[in-house]
Amino acid sequence: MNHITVYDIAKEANVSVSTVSRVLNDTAPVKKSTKDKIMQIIDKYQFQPNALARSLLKKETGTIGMIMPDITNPFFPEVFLGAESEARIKGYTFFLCNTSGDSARESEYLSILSEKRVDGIIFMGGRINLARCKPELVKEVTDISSRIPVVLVNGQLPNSNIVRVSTDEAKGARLVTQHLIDLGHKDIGFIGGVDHMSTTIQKVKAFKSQLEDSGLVYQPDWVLHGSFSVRSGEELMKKMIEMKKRPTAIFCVNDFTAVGAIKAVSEHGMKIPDDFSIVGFDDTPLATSIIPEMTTVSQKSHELGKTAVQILTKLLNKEKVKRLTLLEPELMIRKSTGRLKN
Amino acid sequence: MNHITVYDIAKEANVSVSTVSRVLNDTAPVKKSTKDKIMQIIDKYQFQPNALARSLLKKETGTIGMIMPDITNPFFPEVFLGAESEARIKGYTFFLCNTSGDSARESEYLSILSEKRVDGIIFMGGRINLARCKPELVKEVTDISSRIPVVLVNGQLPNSNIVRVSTDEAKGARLVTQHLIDLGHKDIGFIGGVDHMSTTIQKVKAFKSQLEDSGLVYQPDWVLHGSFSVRSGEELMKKMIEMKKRPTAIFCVNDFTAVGAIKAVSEHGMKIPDDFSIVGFDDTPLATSIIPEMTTVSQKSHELGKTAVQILTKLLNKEKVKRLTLLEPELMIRKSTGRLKN
DNA sequence: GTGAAAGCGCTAACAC
DNA sequence: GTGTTAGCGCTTTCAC
Repeated sequence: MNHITVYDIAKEANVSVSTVSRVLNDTAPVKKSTKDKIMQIIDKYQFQPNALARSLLKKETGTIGMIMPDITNPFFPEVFLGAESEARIKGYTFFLCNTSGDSARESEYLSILSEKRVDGIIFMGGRINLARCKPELVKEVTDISSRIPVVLVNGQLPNSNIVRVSTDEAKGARLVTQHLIDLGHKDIGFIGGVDHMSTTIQKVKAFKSQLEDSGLVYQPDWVLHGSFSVRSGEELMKKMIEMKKRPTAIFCVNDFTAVGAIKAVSEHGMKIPDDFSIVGFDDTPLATSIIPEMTTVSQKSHELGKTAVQILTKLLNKEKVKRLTLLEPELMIRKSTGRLKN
Repeated sequence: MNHITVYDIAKEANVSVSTVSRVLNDTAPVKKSTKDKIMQIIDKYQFQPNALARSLLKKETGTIGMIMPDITNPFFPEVFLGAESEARIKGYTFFLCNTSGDSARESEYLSILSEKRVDGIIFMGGRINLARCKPELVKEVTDISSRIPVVLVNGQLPNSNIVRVSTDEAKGARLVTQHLIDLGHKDIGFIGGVDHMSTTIQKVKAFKSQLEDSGLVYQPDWVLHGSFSVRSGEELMKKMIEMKKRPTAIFCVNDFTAVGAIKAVSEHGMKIPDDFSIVGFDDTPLATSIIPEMTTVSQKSHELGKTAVQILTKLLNKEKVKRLTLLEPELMIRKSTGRLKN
């Protein structure tokens, strides 16, 4: 039941532990014959060196902590996948911390990750998307980032110079808005999200400015907030449908809410894109799973994760990195948007 | 940049490290005044004890390794969520290992988890769902399970007595089949999955026996395998539609393939459930996100994860546990199935 | 090419 | 109540 150690191996091979360590790490030449003997004993006992002991000494653990708000939202698993593909070849393993966006839980995990001496932290969601984040919460992260490299994904912390990687969400929002305008829509609404979160605010702001740049009016009544869930999209869309004067196209904060919106439209016996054009955001697998396939904005989720890890490893090698790496979003035009019918 | 240690704290407080350790762990009474002084210094430096050193000594790390085949399939994040909710209160953090069902990657992660001395391993997918798993691959897991508690979720390993927790997939498949029969369907097909994986085989087997128990014929031509993806469901369903004599109801291996099937039907301009009844499996959030909302089988994903952790902690406490814990599946009847029209 | 010994940061006897 | 000390299992000088 108990693990064996380098001492056990050394003893059986009649060598010292340092020699065992040398063959384990190939850190100095060892005579072929002794090396073979040691190898064979290692093999015999399926010896696995204790990574804790090694890490204690080397001050690196080969682990990365990833903090995410909602593993249930397909966007985040996609980011994870991208991150993992890059991290695995570099020898890192992930602690996955799901926070539900709850800052208490974030704090808890931050502290655990720090105690476990992860080599780096990738932070998504929660406090880094708050329009105004409490100074204590900011300080918590900046404190930790003075000891452990932290990369913020799609978010930021005021008055901090923590490294960030983001997709240009404002750009994505402009792409969406212009696409709808190009299709002839003049009455465009926005649904979903939370009005104190940056992911929502940024989009609405870009949406408004793009509208006004085209000489269209931004209609605050047509901007409905709730949350990021399918249910919320469904409810908000119902409200939209029941308005006496209503928009002909809807920009949804994410794919989840867009799915909800599409459901609502269909439940009202109307057709997409004939009666409404609907656009999502994130290009999760969901977007191509439904009918009609959804026009949405790719956030390059995979690349986002991959880039975060690349930046993290640069940080670990004390290389210079940009304060902010911005990825280009891409509009994926599919079947949920169409030319305005008169 | 460098972490401080108990020695630094002890020095500044003019006490010994043991006293610091005592207040840290509340493991023996310490005079109020010294305790306060130490606490204050800990606070001042935001001291975080090094979990590696502690774990090295205590032989427990407070970590669990979770191996899953596809984080992108919503079923697995749901299991994770259930597991995490239970593990978090017990003080465990997760290493998340995504394998793509690739056994080489499983081996790699198994070895990493072992080196990192996780307290337990939850294993899903890959080799534990193979109809015939190579003996080396089995041995790898049984070897590890002699040192670290392992729980298999929805799978098994031949000739091993590793603890398992599963939903009764055969029962779920019978529920589905009977539901379709009750609706008057006599011509029922099955799509998706892989014919050398237990999750598929079990379902088909139960499907067949339930059919025959009702005096209906099992039509091998109407059992089409491929994979577990939306795309696969779509392609297989197309084939099904193009058959000259085709079934009126389809049992899909999981929600993903069911979504694909629904897409295919709709692309052919047909209606669900009027032209086809479609049933999924897993009851992922996807099932209620699409139109029509999908009839499917709940695998109690959340409970599955939670139970796995409960069993793991029992194992860690040397408590007795059942070799196999079976959860009852539940048929979720929604809008994608309907009475057969003549 | 190999061994002895120190030390990573912590906890837990064992003294006092 | 508190200090001293011996490890946990590994890597890494520094000798030889």
